[in-house]
Amino acid sequence: MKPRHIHRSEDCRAVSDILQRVGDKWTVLVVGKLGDGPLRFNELRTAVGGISQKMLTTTLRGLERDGFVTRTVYPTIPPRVDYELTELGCELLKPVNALGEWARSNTDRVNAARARFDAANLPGQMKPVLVSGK
Amino acid sequence: MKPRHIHRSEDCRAVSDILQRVGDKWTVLVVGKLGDGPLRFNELRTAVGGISQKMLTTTLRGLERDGFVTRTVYPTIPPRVDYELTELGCELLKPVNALGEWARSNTDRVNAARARFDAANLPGQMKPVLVSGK
DNA sequence: AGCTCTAGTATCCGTTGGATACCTGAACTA
DNA sequence: TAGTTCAGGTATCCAACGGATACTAGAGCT
Repeated sequence: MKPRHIHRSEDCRAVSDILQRVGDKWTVLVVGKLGDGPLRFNELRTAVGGISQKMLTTTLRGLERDGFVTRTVYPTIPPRVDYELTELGCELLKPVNALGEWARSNTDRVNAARARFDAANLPGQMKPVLVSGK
Repeated sequence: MKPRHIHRSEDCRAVSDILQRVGDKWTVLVVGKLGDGPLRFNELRTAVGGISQKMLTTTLRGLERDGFVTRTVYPTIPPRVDYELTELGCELLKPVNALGEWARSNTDRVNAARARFDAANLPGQMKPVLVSGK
């Protein structure tokens, strides 16, 4: 077994690391909304739709920590907080959108594959233990 | 039902859906290793490194279900199972690698941002709740 | 006095990730 | 004859995490 490409494991880890940040349930949606311009907390909340306060807070904190968004607090009453993509965040948006484009054009194939798989593995059906795939 | 306003939110969901599949802790690593050619279960296990049997099984089942890898069982004793990327899997690899490339070239910036953020929010430090000069 | 607004925290709980132990069935070993 | 090894899993258990709900602050409005 000889590798055809040289893969540095640390690079793969870095990729995995970024993907874990970007790949959670809400991050892309939030970043996508922020791609149109800065938004306040609750604007973002309704724009994304279906996200809880806690998860939006968590997601935004993570993005802020990684330098993808800035958080600006206006000490008014009631308080006002604006979130905006940094340049790093905008740059991240490009490859993410590329992946998004791929996802958009291949959802059908993935769904078809899932349907096929689920049909082949009906719940409660006897599964042959050792069967050669031909 | 909202038949008229498609408004890309559904697309965002599709993107999020794919990213959740791709963005978990192990999927990219596994797909990356398989990008070099088919591998057996334990070859994959040692190639990835640090993954438990259960998680490798789970990951591979998911990838198989979505049509990204094929699973071929040879009914020998002891059994032999080969995993190989499908064409769909190979195509997925492209945008993922693009994102990986981005990740590789921006890890430093992200790490710097994290360090900055963590330094600003030292654990146990008093955080001003609403403070701003203006 | 009570309710509203904003941007959160605190709490609880079900789902998930991951380590460990166990299973198959033939062949090799003691 | 019993025990051990091989590969590729499953079963089980527990900790960590995601997410829904409830609660907080402080000023203004009714």
